[in-house]
Amino acid sequence: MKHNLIIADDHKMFLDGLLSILSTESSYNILYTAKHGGHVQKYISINTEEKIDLVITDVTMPEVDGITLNKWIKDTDRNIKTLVVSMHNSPKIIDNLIENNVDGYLQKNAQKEEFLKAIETILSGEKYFSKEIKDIYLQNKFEKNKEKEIKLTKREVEVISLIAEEFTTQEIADQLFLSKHTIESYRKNLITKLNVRNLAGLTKYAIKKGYVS
Amino acid sequence: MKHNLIIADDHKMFLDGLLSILSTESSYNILYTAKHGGHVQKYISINTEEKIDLVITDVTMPEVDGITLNKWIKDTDRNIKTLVVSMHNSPKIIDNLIENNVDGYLQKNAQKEEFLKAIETILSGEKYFSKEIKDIYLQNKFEKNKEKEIKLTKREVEVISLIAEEFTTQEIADQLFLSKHTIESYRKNLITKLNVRNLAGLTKYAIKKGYVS
DNA sequence: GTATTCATCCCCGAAAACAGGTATTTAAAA
DNA sequence: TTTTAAATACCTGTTTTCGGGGATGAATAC
Repeated sequence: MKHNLIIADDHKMFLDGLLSILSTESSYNILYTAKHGGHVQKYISINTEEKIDLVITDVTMPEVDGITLNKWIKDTDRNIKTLVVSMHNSPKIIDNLIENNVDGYLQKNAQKEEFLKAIETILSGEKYFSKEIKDIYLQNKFEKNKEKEIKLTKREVEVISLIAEEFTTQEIADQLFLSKHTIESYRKNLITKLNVRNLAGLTKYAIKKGYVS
Repeated sequence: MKHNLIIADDHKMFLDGLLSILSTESSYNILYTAKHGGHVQKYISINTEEKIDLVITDVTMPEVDGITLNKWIKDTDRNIKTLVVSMHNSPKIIDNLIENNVDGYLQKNAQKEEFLKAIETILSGEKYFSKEIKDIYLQNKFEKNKEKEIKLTKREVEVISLIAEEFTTQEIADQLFLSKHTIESYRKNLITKLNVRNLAGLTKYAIKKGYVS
């Protein structure tokens, strides 16, 4: 059974190249080609006859770009697969696409074989991302996680250190010349912030971080 | 100024040897030699004229041995130095002597030079122990410390582990099917036993021991 | 066979911790 | 310049910990 494809790209050269690659494969039927995402949206909207299997789209396009298009498609009809093709590979774009359930991502400099493999893989129901893209995505994720890492303020570090050194709230207050209420606030915030239950949890955190030994 | 010495040893051969070593040194004046500690005690007791600087004594002697003599001297007159000379080097004896403030300890197989050095060192106010003796003493101390190492019972380990895992007394009681009073007792005992102040201290101990991570 | 250790349970009162807010000032960042 | 983050302080409850006791049976050690 033939698969129906749509291609969106404002660069004629690339579009032609892609068409020529696909023309060698008898199982792909190019339903429609567009110069920007808006045309694809319109086409999908009015089309009720044919089942659309896959939309291959560039990222940078006038009016409606590939990122917007991908999201729109996934919001509109989950059954339509999307393969994004781009010259650039900004982590932000990749992240956005993956968040919005894109089915594949390829760099424009990919070889014919990779294009065909990607399309085939996606049509079979799996996702396809080149190794570089996977690496970029993961690297980005790690960095984001790092950012999400709980950061304690100076005072908080000071307080948690003293807590782990077995001082009571009152004692810590005296040492730091602060109100005991203040230290209570810090303790409470630390417990919330570090997602622990009590002194034991705070102490473990302090040790892990090397604030005490 | 000459130093006044007393020597106590029931082995005539050793006594003679020691005397001959000391005779080459003009600064030592042998006040008295004895076959056992009792004689020395008596001599020191009745002597009020001369200042006694050092008592060199064997360990194994009839009636009053060197250990007893050393303690007696140190209890009687702190200004009299003591140098114990022995064939054996039992950790117990060394420990006892050092606890009772002996000023030096030598093995009988020591060389002439070491004898002289030991006496000189002691008379200058410092202590003198040969390397072997120091090692024996320290080794013994380490072992004793090891014995003193706090040992937790199975149950205590179980409880401290759960405490460090941030469970409350009630929760631990439920988990172990024990009364909360029991867990309270364990917590209290642990705090006393481990010489800490609170949960933070218990947690640190548990981590150090690897009961939790 | 008696002393010690272990495991268990109980009581009490004071102190501290925990949970849930709110509020002000200052400094930095967007 | 408005927003955000940090440091500070306070209030009201409830729960938990802490420190001081004592007690009992069972097992272990001396």
